[in-house]
Amino acid sequence: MLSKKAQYAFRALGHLVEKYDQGPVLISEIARKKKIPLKFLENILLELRKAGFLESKKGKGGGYFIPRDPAKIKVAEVIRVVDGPIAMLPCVSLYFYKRCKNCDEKHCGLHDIMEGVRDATLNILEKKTLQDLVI
Amino acid sequence: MLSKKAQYAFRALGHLVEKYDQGPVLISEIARKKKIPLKFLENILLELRKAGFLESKKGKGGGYFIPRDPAKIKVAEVIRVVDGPIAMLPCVSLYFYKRCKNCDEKHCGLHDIMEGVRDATLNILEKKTLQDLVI
DNA sequence: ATATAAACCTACAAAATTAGTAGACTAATA
DNA sequence: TATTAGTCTACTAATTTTGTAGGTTTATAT
Repeated sequence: MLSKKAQYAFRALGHLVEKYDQGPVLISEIARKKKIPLKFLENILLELRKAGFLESKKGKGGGYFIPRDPAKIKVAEVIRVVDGPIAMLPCVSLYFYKRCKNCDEKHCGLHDIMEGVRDATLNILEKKTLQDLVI
Repeated sequence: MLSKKAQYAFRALGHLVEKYDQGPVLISEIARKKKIPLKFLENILLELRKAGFLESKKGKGGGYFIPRDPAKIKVAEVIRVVDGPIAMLPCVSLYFYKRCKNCDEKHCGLHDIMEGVRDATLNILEKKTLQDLVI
C-alpha cells in the first residue's frame, strides 16, 4: 500500500499538472482544494521540490509549480522518493536492495516470484507519468 | 513491502513444503532451521492454520503440516491472510476495497494506474503457489 | 492414571513507522 | 518596511509491526 503521504503527494501533483504552465500555485490552495492537512502538505511539497519534481517561488505571487514536462516525470520515481522501495522484498529492490538474512537468493523461490512481480510492476510505473494523473 | 511476519510465514511454509507428506514438523524445528523467533512463529503458524493453509497435531509426534497439495495454495491467498491487501491503493483492492475519500474513481488517473499494477501483480501471485517456494 | 510433549490462546510490551503540528526563519514583492 | 509565502527543524500523537510471557488444552506413552 502507498502511504497517506504518497497519496497526498499524487493528489497535489495532479492538481499542479492541471495548472501546468499557469504560474505558481499556493500550498494553501492545494490543501483546500484537495483536502490535505496544510502543514503536512508543506513538508511533502518541500520533499518533492528537493527531489527535483517541483520548483517554488517565495513571496507574493509565489507557490509551487512543475518545472518541466509532466509527461517526463515517472510515477515510479515519485513513489521511490516519497515511500521508498516499490518491490515486495528488499532482496529484489533495484534502488533499496538489501540482501536476505538467512536465505540464499539463488535457491529462494519467493525471491524469484517477487522479482517477477517487481518487473511487472515497474513495467507500468516506469511508463506512467504525472501527465497520466489527470484524465 | 511484505512485512517480516509475511516473510517468516513464507520461510516456514517453504520448509513445510520440503517436508510435505512426511508427517508433522515441530514449531521449534522450523524456528531453529529458519532462524525465526519461536513465539512469533507460533502465532504466525496458528494464523495460517486458522486460514486453512496448515493443520496441526498436538502432543508427542505432533507439529504442523500442509494438509493438501502445496501446488493448490496460492501465494496471493497467503499474503492476503498475513499482510492484508496486495493492491497499492484501497480503492483498487479486490478483497479490502475502500472507496477513496475526496476523489472520484471515475476521474482519477492514479486509480487507473494502480488498477493496472494490481492486475499485473495478481496475474503472477494468483498463479504461483507454495510449491514454487522451493526450487 | 499420570507424566510429558506439543500446540493453543490471550494479553501484553517494546520498537518502529506514519501522520500530523508548532513555530520560528528566510526570501520575494509591493 | 510590511506583507506574503515558502523553508526548516523539531516535536508529538497515533498506528502498526515485531515480538514476549505465561498459562491452557490436547494427545501420547508409560
